[in-house]
Amino acid sequence: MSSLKNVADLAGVSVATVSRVLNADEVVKYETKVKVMNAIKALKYSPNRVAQRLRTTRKSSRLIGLLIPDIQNPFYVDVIRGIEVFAYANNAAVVIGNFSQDEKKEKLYLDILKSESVDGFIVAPSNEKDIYIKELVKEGFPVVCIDRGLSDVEVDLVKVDNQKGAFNAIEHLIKLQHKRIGHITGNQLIPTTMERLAGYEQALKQYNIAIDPEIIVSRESDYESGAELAAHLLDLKNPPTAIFTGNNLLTLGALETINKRGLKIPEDIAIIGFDDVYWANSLNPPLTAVRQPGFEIGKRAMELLIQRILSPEREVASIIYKTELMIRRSCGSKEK
Amino acid sequence: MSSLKNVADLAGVSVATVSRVLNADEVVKYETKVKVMNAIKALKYSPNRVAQRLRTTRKSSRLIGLLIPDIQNPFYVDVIRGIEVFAYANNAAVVIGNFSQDEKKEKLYLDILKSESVDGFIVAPSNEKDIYIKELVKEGFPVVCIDRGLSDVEVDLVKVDNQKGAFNAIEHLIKLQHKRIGHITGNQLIPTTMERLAGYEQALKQYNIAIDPEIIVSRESDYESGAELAAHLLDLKNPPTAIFTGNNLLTLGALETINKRGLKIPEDIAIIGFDDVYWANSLNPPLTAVRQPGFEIGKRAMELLIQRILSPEREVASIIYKTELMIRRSCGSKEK
DNA sequence: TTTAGAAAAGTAAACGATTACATTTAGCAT
DNA sequence: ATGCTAAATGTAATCGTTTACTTTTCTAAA
Repeated sequence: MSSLKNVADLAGVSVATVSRVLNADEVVKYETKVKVMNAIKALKYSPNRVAQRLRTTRKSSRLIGLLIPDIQNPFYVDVIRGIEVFAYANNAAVVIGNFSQDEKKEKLYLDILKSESVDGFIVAPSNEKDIYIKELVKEGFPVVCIDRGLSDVEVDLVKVDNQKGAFNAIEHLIKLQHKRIGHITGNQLIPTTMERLAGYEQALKQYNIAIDPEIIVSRESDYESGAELAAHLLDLKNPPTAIFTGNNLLTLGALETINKRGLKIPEDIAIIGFDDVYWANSLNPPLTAVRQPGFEIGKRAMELLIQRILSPEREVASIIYKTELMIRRSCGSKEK
Repeated sequence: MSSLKNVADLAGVSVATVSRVLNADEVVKYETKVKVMNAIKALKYSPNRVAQRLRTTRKSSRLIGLLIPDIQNPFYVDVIRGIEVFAYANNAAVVIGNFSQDEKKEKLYLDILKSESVDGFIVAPSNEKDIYIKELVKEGFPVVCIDRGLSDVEVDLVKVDNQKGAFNAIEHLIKLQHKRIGHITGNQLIPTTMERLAGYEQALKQYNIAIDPEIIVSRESDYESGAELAAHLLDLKNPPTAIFTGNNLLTLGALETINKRGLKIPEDIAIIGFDDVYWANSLNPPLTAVRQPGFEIGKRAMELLIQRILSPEREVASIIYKTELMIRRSCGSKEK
């Protein structure tokens, strides 16, 4: 790999001059510029980003650190795609840390990202009081949070109105005459879990349906929990007629259990999930779900981050996207 | 962020000494070591990886470049998880490039990764003659290929026996009495596509079933193609009784079409997919599929890469994993 | 022909680490 | 005390950029 020095030598100028033409500094005479450009081409020179990053603390947006809880969750891969597309357009690279809701892992990745001098962070905090992320923000690093906010700290945030989304889902079920609606919620430490639960309860209250703690079940936010909790719900003396699952992993898990028992959706049990997937129509019956615009969230987060890097003083923004209820066939239809 | 210099000043020693204790150089006297350690702790010092990377071309494995064709494909997210777990254990970070089968994007990411001085690359070449990757290998960068190899070039490779996997799938169908088996294949430029097609044809030949080009359809390796090509197959005067889909995106697409038409699986149409997903049992009926061990592939690739970085001269390895036929319910059962 | 002043180019320090080489210190025999 | 050797530590170059500051070159007015 050739360096500035090589180019300078070949072109017969100093490194400073080469650097100037690279950075489009107008003071360079046309002819020297041409000489330099030729040398660059001849040597296939391309600047070393490591050296650049070491040298300049200057505001750039070349390397972005991404910290997400679970890459197996299709929602996050949508988010990643959104980030990635925007990063690509900006000639930025993204370093990814998948911390699996594991604090130690989260901390390690954070340290690595810091010491890689990333220009900014996009993170989904493990919970509202996530001290590592709070610290990060306080230390003045450019940070934008996705999916989950941080209490007592001013930080850019891009997420969805979880409570409203859940409310809409339950309302939909209620309008379909369901009166006994179970809820499989995820890890209660995760803010989104609680917001969705709040939406669930709000809807029941509003429609005068008693909240029965027996049919609100919770464990982790993963596939296995979905499967096991669905079994638990179905085993109840008085099982629900519909289940609202708190995220797509839980939904998929619940679906496995329902299939295994040969239950008919929606006749035997209706199901509505938080989080849509692009292959919801491949499910049989197609899944009714609360769609979060993952791609847009990622894209927007990246936009905010770049802004933040460029102007650290701008006021914090809080972008709340609306969810969309994707009505398909897993809850029955009006004819019911 | 504090630097070596800061630590040195606080401890009252030179930067060299600090560096020595950090790198566990035994020549440092015990007492100075203690002083230095205290200073490190006091300042919460942690070395700047950017400076380290700039300084040493030394064999390390701290930053890995990953280039994959499609992050929406669950197979690759398994691979990423495998890589990531191993990377975490080795204190390495991974920079990810998702090139979406787009050559320009691939090239840009490659350039970025190079100029970020990553210690090595894990890539899924866009095709067998991928000149960019070939060049990369020839320039002497540590590279390991996953999923797809490279012609005329010595390079580490971790993949699966695609032909055998496809063969097994078709054989399974044949034993279930299917005689007219369609194949939805993906982008014909991708080597895996061709290998799977070869396995399909091999099985038919071996069981003396004529190959009918009419029921071998191809477009891209994505969801939409799966949906449209399935429709095409189903619209034939003499449609197949079973469909073999070339990857999980195609499978999911085909499933959408089958559902939409209200066809029963496997009675009306059987389906077997290449690539398993962890939620195969959430599909109704559960999908019979050829499982690639994505996680293991990623993990193994990372292992090989670290080896390669440490000893660039070791012989190239070619790891071919076996696929596993996950028999579930989408092809019918023996009772049929 | 001078020479002021602008334009163009060059020099060298800095970013934060590693490391070859140089220097200081300590220990010990004479 | 002196010298010698080994142990401990320090000095400074280096990686590839950027950039403040300095120097050289050019233009054109006096």
